Amino acid sequence: MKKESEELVGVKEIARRANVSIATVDRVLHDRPGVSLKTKEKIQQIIKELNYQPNIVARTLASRKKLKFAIIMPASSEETSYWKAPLDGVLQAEQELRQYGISVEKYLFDQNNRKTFVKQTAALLQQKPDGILLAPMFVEESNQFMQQCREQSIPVVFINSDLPGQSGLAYVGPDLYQSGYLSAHLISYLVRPSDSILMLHITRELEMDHHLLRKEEGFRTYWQEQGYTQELITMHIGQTDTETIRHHISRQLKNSSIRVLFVTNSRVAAVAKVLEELDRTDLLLIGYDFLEDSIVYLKKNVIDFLICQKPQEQAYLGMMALYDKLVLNQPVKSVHFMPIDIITRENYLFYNN
Amino acid sequence: MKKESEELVGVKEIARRANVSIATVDRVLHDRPGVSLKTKEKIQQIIKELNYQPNIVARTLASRKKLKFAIIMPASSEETSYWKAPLDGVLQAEQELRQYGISVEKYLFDQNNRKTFVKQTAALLQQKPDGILLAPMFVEESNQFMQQCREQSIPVVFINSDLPGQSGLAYVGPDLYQSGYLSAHLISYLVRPSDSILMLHITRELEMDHHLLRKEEGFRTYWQEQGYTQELITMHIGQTDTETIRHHISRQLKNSSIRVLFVTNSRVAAVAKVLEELDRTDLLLIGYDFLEDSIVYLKKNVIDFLICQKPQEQAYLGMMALYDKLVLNQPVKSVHFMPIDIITRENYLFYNN
DNA sequence: CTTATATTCGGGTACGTACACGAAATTATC
DNA sequence: GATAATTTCGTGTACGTACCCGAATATAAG
Repeated sequence: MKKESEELVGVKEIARRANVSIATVDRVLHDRPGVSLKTKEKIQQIIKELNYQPNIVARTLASRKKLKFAIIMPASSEETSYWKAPLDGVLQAEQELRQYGISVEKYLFDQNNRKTFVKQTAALLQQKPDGILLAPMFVEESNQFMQQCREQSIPVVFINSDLPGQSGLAYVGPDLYQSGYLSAHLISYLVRPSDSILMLHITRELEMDHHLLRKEEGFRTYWQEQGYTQELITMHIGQTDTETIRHHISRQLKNSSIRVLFVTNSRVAAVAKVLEELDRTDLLLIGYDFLEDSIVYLKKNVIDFLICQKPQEQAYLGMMALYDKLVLNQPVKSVHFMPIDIITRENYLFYNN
Repeated sequence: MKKESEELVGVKEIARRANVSIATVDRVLHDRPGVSLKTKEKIQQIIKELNYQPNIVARTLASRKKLKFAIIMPASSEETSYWKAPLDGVLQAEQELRQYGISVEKYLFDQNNRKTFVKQTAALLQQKPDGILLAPMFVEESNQFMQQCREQSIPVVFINSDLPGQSGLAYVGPDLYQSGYLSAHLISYLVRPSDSILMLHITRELEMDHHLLRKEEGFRTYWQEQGYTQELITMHIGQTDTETIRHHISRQLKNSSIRVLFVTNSRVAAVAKVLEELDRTDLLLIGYDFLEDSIVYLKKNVIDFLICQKPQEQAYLGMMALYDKLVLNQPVKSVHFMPIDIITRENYLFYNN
């Protein structure tokens, strides 16, 4: 039962009704000093009555402040091109935000080298950005970085994975636990009682990425809840080259009951390659992320399912969250879980990463 | 290798360089008369050199023209609340576009009554809208409507399903064929060689919605391509009440080899209800759309998968396509297929319709 | 060459908000 | 009660573009 006749009113109308100038109204709107309590309350009253909505277009045009955003995330690498998508999201946001006087500085680091992260954060902070988009890969270092951001009261948005115990402005990314849980459900349709499942964490980071573990946790929980009895073999491969992967996998596959391989990140492409070489494409393979390499194997039926969570959109939405907060002064959802998408040979063409 | 130093230039700078006033530049920009060929070419040259991008914010603020959009789609009904989502998308777009001086008129019809459609289109055209969003349920009537729109040169965007042989400004919706194809793929994982599959079209429209048939086509194509031999039973139920559905289904289920039910639209909720009553929740049930009713059965494991294609976003994007075309003068993708989402008990919480 | 008519252009204001600057009103100080 | 200090407020300009109106220039008609 909203009022339909909400004609768009502006500060001028408010000023007229309050018998003051628009400048005074403006001061009240922005909570700036120089207004007596009495007139302030009167104006606030009128603003509420009229349900005044500032004209964002005019506001943007008149506002001179130029904001600076900074992003820090891993660089796309040989090992995985996953991070190309988030960067694209950032670029898209940059494109749109330019008109609004916002510039974006990009800091990329090597996700296999914590030092590069520390170095880049230092460089970043020197620029004194007004808002930061962060992919917190290294827990310890990120915590320290967050500490500094808090001191300088710069809002930070996380993407891709959360930082346990830290509260930034917002988190935009997957619910990792549920993601693993879903995988288990999917796989439950594919296995027979006598089959075994091989779960693979393939990453160079010694302190295995916490988000891989969260996925495993979700997976195992589902499996237990359902009371399934199939064997569940977990394995961590600390090298990402094909050689090492082949070595480990072929050894495991001597266990002939293994029928499903579940790779907890984008390295599924490497596993697919190995399976093809071993001529074991009969096995079911499930993994993460929409990468070109993986799509090739998806088409060839080597990979059966890819689970994906719109990495580009994560970054884009993260940037927009900063914009909403810093420019529009709007409240921002502190957690924005991305949908859990299941990609197959049939629908990948229509997936926008 | 783009130029980084693209400082934002405006008409003022162009005017200065061309030794003319900004009014003249404006005339060239909008291709208005009153400029000699010589100066026109000079200005166009400079515009190109500077890679001038008009400031959309300022343009919007200064532009007085008020556009009127109109939408026409089925009303959300007792039978299915599917159309609530697209309407929400429209409302969201309306909310955002208000600031830009765009109003939205809504015309809803009864999807079981073609006459209401005709009536509403007539009312719509009297308002002489500048752009139209159309869900073309009735092929014949929609074609006639399109004819009138063409005569009045009003751009039309389709959502939800395309209109064969008609070319509007754009189509935003699912690739129905692929959608059926994917379902078949999904189901292929779930059936044993001796199982049968029951495909159900449940709709009151006599000339069965063409998009249901497109889905069936995709499904059958996959099944043939793969050389599967399972029995595929297709059935059209012309009444949507539980009673009728139960009657037909229980009769079919005497065929004890049926193990999978595939419902080609949102009436899957009704089927789920029937299966529960019949105590046949052991059967696998797959259907369409993210409706509350269906989610209930998804949670209860009666429905196993829902295929969904972001109906809200379809409408939202459709509206924005009109905006891009009519306000920003930007080219619009003529076909925008939505991703094909697979919803399960595990990921439905994170699905935004 | 003068006057009339078309053509080509520039000045100026408006869109709704932000903010600098200074004026007016109020309060404090002696 | 006069002056200073402080508080409170209004005027005016700017943001970049759209477009009205009238002025200047060019072309046509006599």
